[in-house]
Amino acid sequence: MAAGVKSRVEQPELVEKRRGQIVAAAIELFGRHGYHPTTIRDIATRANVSIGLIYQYVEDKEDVLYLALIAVLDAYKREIPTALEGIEHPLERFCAAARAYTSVIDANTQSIELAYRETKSLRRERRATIKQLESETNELIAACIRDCMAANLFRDINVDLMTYQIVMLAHTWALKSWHFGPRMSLETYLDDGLDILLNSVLTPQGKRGFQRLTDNKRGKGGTP
Amino acid sequence: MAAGVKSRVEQPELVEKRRGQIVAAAIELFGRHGYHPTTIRDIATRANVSIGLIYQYVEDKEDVLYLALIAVLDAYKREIPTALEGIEHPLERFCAAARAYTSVIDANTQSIELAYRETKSLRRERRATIKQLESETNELIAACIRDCMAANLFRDINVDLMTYQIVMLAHTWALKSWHFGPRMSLETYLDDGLDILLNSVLTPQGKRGFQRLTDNKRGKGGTP
DNA sequence: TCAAACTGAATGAACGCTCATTCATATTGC
DNA sequence: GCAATATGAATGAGCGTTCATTCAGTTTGA
Repeated sequence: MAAGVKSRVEQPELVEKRRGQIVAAAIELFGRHGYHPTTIRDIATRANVSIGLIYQYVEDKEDVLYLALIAVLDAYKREIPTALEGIEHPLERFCAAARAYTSVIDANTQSIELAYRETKSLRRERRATIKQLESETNELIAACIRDCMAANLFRDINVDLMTYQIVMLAHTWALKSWHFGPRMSLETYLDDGLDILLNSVLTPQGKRGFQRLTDNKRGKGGTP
Repeated sequence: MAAGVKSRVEQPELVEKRRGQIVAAAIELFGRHGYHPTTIRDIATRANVSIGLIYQYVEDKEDVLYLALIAVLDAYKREIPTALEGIEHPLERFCAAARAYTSVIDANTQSIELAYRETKSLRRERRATIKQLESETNELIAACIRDCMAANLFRDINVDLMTYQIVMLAHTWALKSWHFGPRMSLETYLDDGLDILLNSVLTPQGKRGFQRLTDNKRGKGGTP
């Protein structure tokens, strides 16, 4: 996770704690004002530490951005598998994954905006790591799609493209929140969005399965 | 278009010419390195003018960013109606609009990235103008969708969401070009993307129309 | 047990450098 | 010749980064 960011302080727990403070402050400030306009001073103040302390845990400002972006992407990679635990049916797993992904995005709108704005401010090698992380998260969703295809619930489609449709549906909620925020709830947004995407993809068998899912949800579980 | 950016130079043609030079250089440099790391010096050098000259046509650096973003968005608003000229059938118009929009994006990948990265660097009031412009462009696509619904080619769907699905399909081609670029052509990307989006939205009547469209295209026009 | 010695985390004033911006001067076009 | 344009050296505010110093806590030694 630290991924090659050097610290002058030895104690690992302390490093984790301090970097946690610094990164939390940085995400907040980078997210609100952007990377370049935010000063190390700002971060130090918000994190309740001194300027010098930051440089004990990090080599330069870019390190802070890198740690911030990694923290965000790691959250996604942790949340989705948790949301899928115990769910067996491929279609349910797919929907749960989409829902989990969108929830994390919704809870961290600023972070997603940050990622889109500032990933390019990293040096090439680190940008590659970030893209790698993004791909790994996407793979969690791609796997669900492949399972649905294997179970004949989805027709034969371009998995890569379908994955990104889901990913971008979620990202769009954050990127265009100024548009959708005042117009609809996250619930409606996701339901309508999945409706558009799924209807073209579900096999007849898949449609029956999906029907059952949404019915259960609407009826709050159980057949009367 | 100048939209409240003050110039010390009087002659309108000269202002347009000089600003054209400056903005073209700025789009290139902001797109490659970002707004903050690009210096006025860089822009002046690339535009083959002096530093001081820039300040004859613009009040500050933010003005340059604003003009750059407006130039980009204005291009979209001009291209789409041109692409739709003379096309009557609603489904054809919809596809032409999507195709035109994606083409402009493809030809200006950097500009779209710039818009996503730097719109927040503008002061609130100007950000609002940019959003307004984006909405106006989207409206061109939304109108096509509404026409398709009126002609019973699309089922009754959330127009707003469907519009953004198209818009984001196009944006994604630019935003995730590092992913899709090496994997498929723009043609394939758009065809597969539209396939996923349209299949859930077309009515039976619409499907027949769409079939005819793609057949014509594959057969390079005309029935033998 | 306690104080002397040591350790290394934490501090923030100071440094050097990078720009956005200005303005005195030069050039151009009429 | 004069007003409008163009130039780029000069300015100075603001920033990332450094480092001499402080100080809380730990170890040592008797």
